[in-house]
Amino acid sequence: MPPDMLADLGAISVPKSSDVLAARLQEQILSGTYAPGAALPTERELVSTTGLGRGSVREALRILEAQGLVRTRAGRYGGSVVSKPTDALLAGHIGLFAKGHSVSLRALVEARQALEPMVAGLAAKNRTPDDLAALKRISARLDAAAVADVPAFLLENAHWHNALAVATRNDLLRAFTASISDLMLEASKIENFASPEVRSLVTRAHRKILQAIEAQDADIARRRVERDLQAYARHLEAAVKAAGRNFK
Amino acid sequence: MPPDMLADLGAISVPKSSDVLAARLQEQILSGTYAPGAALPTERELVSTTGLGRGSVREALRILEAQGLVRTRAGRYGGSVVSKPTDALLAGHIGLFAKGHSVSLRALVEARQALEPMVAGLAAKNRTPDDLAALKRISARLDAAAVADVPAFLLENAHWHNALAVATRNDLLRAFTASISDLMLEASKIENFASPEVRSLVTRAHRKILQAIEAQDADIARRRVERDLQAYARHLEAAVKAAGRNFK
DNA sequence: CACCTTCTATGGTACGACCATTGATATAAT
DNA sequence: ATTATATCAATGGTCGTACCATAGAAGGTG
Repeated sequence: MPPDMLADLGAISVPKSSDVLAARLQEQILSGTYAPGAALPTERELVSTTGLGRGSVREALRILEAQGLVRTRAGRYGGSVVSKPTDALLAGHIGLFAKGHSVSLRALVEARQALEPMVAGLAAKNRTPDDLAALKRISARLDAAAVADVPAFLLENAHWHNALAVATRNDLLRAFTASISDLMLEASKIENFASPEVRSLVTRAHRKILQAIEAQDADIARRRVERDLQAYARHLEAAVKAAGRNFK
Repeated sequence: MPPDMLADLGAISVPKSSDVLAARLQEQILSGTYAPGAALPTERELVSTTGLGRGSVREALRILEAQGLVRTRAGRYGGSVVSKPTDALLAGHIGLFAKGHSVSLRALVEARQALEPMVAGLAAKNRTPDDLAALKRISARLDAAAVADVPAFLLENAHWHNALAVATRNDLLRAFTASISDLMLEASKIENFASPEVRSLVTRAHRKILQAIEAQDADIARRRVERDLQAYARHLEAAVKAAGRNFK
């Protein structure tokens, strides 16, 4: 072997063919070559156009599927169709991140405290009559469950926060809110906060906020949420510490 | 075929074996059966223990890889190792969501307005000396680039926001902030806001905020960020509209 | 017209073979 | 003894083939 004739090369990485194909397809999807709803080439077509094996092609499609960029159906006239990542998928990824990093209940509450005042303000500003009706419907169920049905209460509470976020017309805030609702709902099943006291505090707070949303008063909505969340955070911290657990 | 002897069954979905395996492995990872850093069984072991084909096993691993739960290396003593999803991975997923839903610049700014006051407050409260040093270092580079090097300015600006979020010690807020920084950086390359006027506004704002962070005054930090972001949003909207583009 | 059967392109899955990678280990050179 | 080099072997990476399962369309049947 000719020895020292080598140029000073850096480390060379050899990417997997499935990653390369996934990246190329992703690029084409994002650039509009394949619009949402459009069908990707069939697996066998991709095999012949790329020269890769079918296994590699399928692995690339699994990656795109995990990213929410395609949905695949079997059967004739099936195939991979371009789609937009759903809120639920993103919430799943955020949930995995949070669990992987052992995100604390405190951190969750902080994130909610950051997001929700703005969410409430935008909801007050941008809500439609339908948004308002949905919020009222959920509030009714929330109130009904507050007395005795704690699981239902927690679930409806999550729905309430999500419905508020829907009214913002801000997809990003909506998705972030959904993620936090999921995580807090899950945490609440383990930690058992939501004492009767907290439940009545929450229902009263939601009632007041709903009034501001109905009146489309963004400023009041924002301030109310800010105050209520601070009170909520205090109650929560006390409850968790009383239970001997770590609020961290 | 015997006709009406059938019970009233709902729709039956037949999940893909790769999805089932991915879900099972994910569950085991989250439950701690495989801790971060631990090695998953080899592909061939998974084949023999699950009875699936190697292709299906590999597709499951690609899914887990896309979720950031494993990293796979080739070669002897290689294999799949459990890992925690990185900020960059989550930012990528959030970016795909945002692009897929055509999230507007306005929505991005709203999200930043929601997050950053809380981020600044927490950063003031929780910052370490190292955090402060990092922020000062970035501020210096930001100021230097503000005069003439717009790309560098935009990049350092993103770094600044991220460094602030690091100081919060809140992994979720940090990841959210990183995502928004990415998206705004990308948008700024297309939209060309960041006029000289905006650049000097930003550097001055950051200087004042940095003072509050150094003084560990959460309240002032929060309020300064709130005000500065409102001013920034106004400038941005004006600039974009002046360029004849849609701020939505 | 409504119902049913058939057809067939497509994804789902398995098996086998071989290549590429990579770190440990053994060997050789100094 | 140390360093450099060569070898080894388990593991992921890739391809090819074959066959099954699915699900709409098309056509036939009453």
